[in-house]
Amino acid sequence: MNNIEQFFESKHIRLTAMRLLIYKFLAQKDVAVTLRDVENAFEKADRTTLYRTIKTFEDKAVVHQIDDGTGITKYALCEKGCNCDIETDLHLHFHCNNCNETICLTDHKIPQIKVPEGFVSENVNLVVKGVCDKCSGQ
Amino acid sequence: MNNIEQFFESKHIRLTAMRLLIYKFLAQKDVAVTLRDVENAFEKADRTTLYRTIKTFEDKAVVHQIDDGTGITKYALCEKGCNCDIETDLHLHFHCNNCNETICLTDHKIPQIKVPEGFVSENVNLVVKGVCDKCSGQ
DNA sequence: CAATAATTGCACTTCCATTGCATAAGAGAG
DNA sequence: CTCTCTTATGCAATGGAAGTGCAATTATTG
Ligand SMILES: [Mn+2]
Ligand SMILES: [Mn+2]
Ligand SMILES: [Zn+2]
Ligand SMILES: [Zn+2]
Repeated sequence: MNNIEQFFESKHIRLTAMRLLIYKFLAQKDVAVTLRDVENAFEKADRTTLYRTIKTFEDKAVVHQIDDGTGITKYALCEKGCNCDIETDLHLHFHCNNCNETICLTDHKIPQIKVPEGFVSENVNLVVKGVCDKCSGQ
Repeated sequence: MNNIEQFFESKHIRLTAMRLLIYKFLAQKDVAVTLRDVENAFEKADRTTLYRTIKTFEDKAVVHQIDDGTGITKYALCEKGCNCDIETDLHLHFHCNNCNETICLTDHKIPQIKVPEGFVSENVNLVVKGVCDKCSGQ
């Protein structure tokens, strides 16, 4: 019984071949991926299965969804010990206007945002757009 | 020649009946609207015309687009003297999880966000979700 | 008025997200 | 191990929003 199996068990997710493959795919990526990316990586598998696998991961707080403003939902693995299941992740996301990739800046927490009297802030989505390190570094 | 005509002229937008109606509709709203909202308000007009009118307004920096994470694009009139034409609006947006409405917090500017070495920040989208004043105030 | 340019309406397309249902695979009881 | 029941997977279809091509209408200009 290895690490990943234990991890799945702790998250109450049954281990299947498909899920393992998709998990490993996500784990190896350092940028957020679209469903399309996953499709391209697993052409033999059905779109719906991939979709529902990601949804399962999301429900169980294995991945979190990212809305970077491109109109296409992206996903990334949650940090170990994140609390995505109880609240939105507090880190910010960076979208590169050049390479069109989106990454989690997990150690850049979202600052406290002041809202007017009467408003209650429950969570915050913060996306910074610009040029990423790979693209800016020539 | 009244105010609105002058305003349209200053923005290099030709005045048409449709545009005037839509402008007035937006001006009277205090929340961001979807294309669907506009459609419902002008059932006799064609969807495409409404769509393109909004797009024209957007191009000419009369309205700005808001991505509040619901997946549906919303629009709101720009403040007088905003600089939406040269950069994204710097104010933050609030989305109410209760009434599902989104409003511009025009006098709440987005704070400076620090990004890691090598990253260049060009603009920022900041959406706060929670309960709005109308919904929280009982 | 005629000629030209911009706006509007209709039909159609594309793309992503989501669901219903049938089948296959897996877990558990006996 | 076998039967039963649950869950996962695959296929087909749907829904909704966004965007485009083109023809018809309306506005502008000379
Ligand atoms: Mn993230
Ligand atoms: Mn705004
Ligand atoms: Zn980049
Ligand atoms: Zn509200």
